[in-house]
This record gives sequence, C-alpha cells and structure tokens, in this order.
Amino acid sequence: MPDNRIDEIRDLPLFSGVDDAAFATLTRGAYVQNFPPMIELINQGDAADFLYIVVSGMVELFAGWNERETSMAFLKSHDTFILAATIRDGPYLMSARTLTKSRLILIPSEDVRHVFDINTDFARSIVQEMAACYRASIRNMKNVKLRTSVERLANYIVKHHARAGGTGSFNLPVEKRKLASRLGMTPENLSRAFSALKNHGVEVNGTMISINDPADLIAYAKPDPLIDDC
Amino acid sequence: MPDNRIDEIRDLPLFSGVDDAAFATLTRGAYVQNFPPMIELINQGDAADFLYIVVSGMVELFAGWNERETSMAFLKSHDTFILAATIRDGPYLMSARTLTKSRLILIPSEDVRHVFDINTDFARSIVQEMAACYRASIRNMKNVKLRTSVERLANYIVKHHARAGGTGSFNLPVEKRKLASRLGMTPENLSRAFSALKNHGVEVNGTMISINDPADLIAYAKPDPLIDDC
DNA sequence: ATCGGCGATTGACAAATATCAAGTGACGCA
DNA sequence: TGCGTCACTTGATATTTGTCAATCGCCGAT
Repeated sequence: MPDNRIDEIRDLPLFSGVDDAAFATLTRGAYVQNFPPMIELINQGDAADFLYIVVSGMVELFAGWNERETSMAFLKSHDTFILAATIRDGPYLMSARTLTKSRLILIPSEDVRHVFDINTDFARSIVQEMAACYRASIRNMKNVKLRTSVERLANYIVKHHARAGGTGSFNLPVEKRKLASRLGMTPENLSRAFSALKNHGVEVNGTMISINDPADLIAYAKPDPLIDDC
Repeated sequence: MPDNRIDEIRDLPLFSGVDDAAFATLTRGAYVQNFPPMIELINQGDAADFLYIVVSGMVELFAGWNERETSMAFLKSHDTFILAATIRDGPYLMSARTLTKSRLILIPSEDVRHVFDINTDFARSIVQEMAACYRASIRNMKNVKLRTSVERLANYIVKHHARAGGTGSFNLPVEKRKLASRLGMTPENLSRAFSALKNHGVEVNGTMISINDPADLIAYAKPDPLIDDC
C-alpha cells in the first residue's frame, strides 16, 4: 500500500499500540480502493479473503434467504467488516454493498491472523473489536425481539437525534426503505410508524426528522443502555 | 480450585494449547459450583465479574425490557458465557438462570484478561470463541428476520433431529414455552406452528417430536448453512 | 386414589404487520 | 420546461401473530 495512504488508518483504534513493524506487515498486502455506489463488495457464502475497513462512505451489510433480503447493518467511517469470518476462516454470513461512493481498505485475512499471533497489542484490539460487534448484535436481537416496530423506530430516532447533537432535528443517513429493512419492517409499515409517532411530536419532511417534544418521545421510546448503546 | 476438579475443564477447546502455568493462573481464583434449577445466576446490567463455563446441566440466557422477556440462548455442557462482557469489562446485556441442576465454573474476569495478555494460545482461543458466538448471533438474527415462525420451528426440528441422530424422533430439551420464546413467538403460536407442520409429517407427543417424512420437512424448512449451522 | 397446580392446547377475537394497488411528489434528464 | 422514473405514501385488504379465556392432561403432593 502506498505510503501516502497509510496514515488514513494508522490512527484507528484497531492499530493503536501496534508497532510499526507489525503495522507494516498488515498493510504490505493491503489495498485501498474507491468504489461507486451500489457495488456488491462481498457475497454471503464466499470465503473470507480480506478484512475490510471503511475509510469513508457508507456500506450496507445485508443477508438473504429464500428470495427474501434484510438489512443487517450500516457501516461508516472506521467500521470494520467482516472480522469474525476472517478470524474463523469461514464463509461470510452476510453480503456487503456500498450505499454511497466509498473508500475501503482491504487487508488479506492471512495477514490479520498472522499479526494476531505475533502481536499482543493487535490481538487485544481484535478481541475488543470482536466483543464490541458481538455485543452490538445482541443489542440488535433484543431490539427486534422485545420491541414493536413503532418502538424500534422511536428508539432509532432518539438515538440518532442525540448523535446528531440533539438540536431538534436530523437527517436520515439512509433511504427509508433501507431503514425499514434494518429495523425489521416493510417500507409501508415504516411510513405508518412515522405517522404513529406524530402523537409524540415527530415530524417528517423527506429525510429530515424533527423532534418537537424530546421528553415525550423518550418517555414513549424508553431507551435502555442495555439495548441502545448510549 | 481443588485439583480434582481441574480436569473437568482442562480439556476444553478454550484451554487447548494453554500451558500449565497459564492454566493455573486462570483456575487459581476460580470456583466450581453446583446450582439447583431456576436459580438466577446473573442479571442484565450487572458488572462482569466472572466468566462462566457450563460443566453440566442447562442454562438459559434471557433478556428483558419494559416488562417483557425473551429467551436468547440455551447453554449446555462446555458452553461459555458471558465472554464479551468480561472482555470489554462492561455490563451484562443478558441475564442467566439455570434450567436444570447445573454445575458451573466461574473464572474471575480480571484473570481472563490477564492471561489473555500474557498467553498467545489462550488469546487465540478466546478470539475464536468470541468469533463463534458472534457468528451464532448473526445467524440468529437472520433466522428471526428472514423467516416466519413456522419456518423457524421447522428448521429447529430439522437441526435437532439431525443432532439427535436422525432416527425419526427426538425429545425437546426444554419446555415448549421456553422454546417458543427462544424462537420469537408465544406458546400459543408455537402450538399452532406444530399443528401447521403436521402437513409435513411432524407429530408431537408431549416432548417427543416425530418426523415421518424428513425429506418433506427439509423441503419446507430449506435449511441453510449460513443460518442453521450444520 | 384424589386433588391441585401448571404447562399445553384450543377457540374466539384483537392487534400488528405484510401485501397489493393506486396515487403523489421530488428529482434528473432530455 | 416537460417527462419519466422511482421512492415514498396512502388506502384497502389479507396474513401473521398476539391476547384472553376456557379446557385438557400430566404429575406431584397429600
């Protein structure tokens, strides 16, 4: 990987504490690549040849079965995928595609495994990252199994409103039909869920969501640190 | 931990390749304990003081929110929990209770983290275990989001039938209402899902499930190695 | 042997969610 | 400027799933 691109990832938490030699080993066989929107990066079932890191843009993880498809996650700058498949040298359980123009780094899986073995700091970073992903997945499952679709949407709004600064409004980062799939519902149902939240001060104008009464919305959503990472 | 109990876990995959010194460090502060059925072992939100290993018996992981509760997993011999909380030193995202009389080993979280840092083999085992749990969680999410309740039950039967030897019948390892919750439905709905599968040769007598036409059931269930680990 | 408790089942009904179809509106392109 | 596309919305309807209530049947305690 050309030198001028290394600094794009050198400071990621994943490499903090990793010495230069190990970092060089990791990046020697790595690629940096730019992708247009809606490019399929990986396909569920494929072998895990690379660890992917999102430098910029947005990537969707999704999964299919029997003609059906569902969004599993939206990834943005400095997120990684698919670490677990890389570690276990197993097939991808999810597919990935770019949603926007995206810049990605690809590190060969065998290099990841090799540096893991010889570098304790990297190993610790990897396991921290893995544990974080696993916990995110558990939170997701709780969200889906314990809440109705309107409650999931309410909590999504509360969380993203807070992340966007809590200024009373924010813009959805993805298309509504993608959001619907991510939240485990149909686009039609998402529209109706937004309508249902009018009662709690939520207004929708295209991708712009306004929260007129945050306290009311929060009282309805009942966000929980054990589900909605805060 | 008394010597005579160490051999109960010395051969677990988690400790394969771990030298005796590191293993001694791990087990020095560990407990082995027997619990009666229906004992709450940990509560979601608590600090992760111990890594748990099931030696025998059955343990349920479950989660609650807003007066609702759902089963997340059933653990049996040689399964571990809750590794991710231990690693990230964060609160448990799930609660755990014994379903049957169970024998558990508790290893202090700090010992796990310490040995992880000084022993590459243990680190590798930990990360493998973590990755496996994470992937199981992803499979679970795909199962819930991509399948109807009848399809989930059909696949559950196919999988457990195969695990039990494929002899045409097997016994449910847990109460039906627990199974219902695990599969993301109510007990009433589970009853009706079983009825629906009569069309595909499934018969129910108490906890005993008979599969009269495995080929038909499989054709309906469409099990997938990317969802139902095979 | 009988009784009581409890999980499982069944039926009727209600709520949540999906599906299908039509219409609206924003946006890019000719 | 106008047109077509496509995501989104809305309405009507169907399906799935949950809720409530009653009953059944097994099992353990008395």
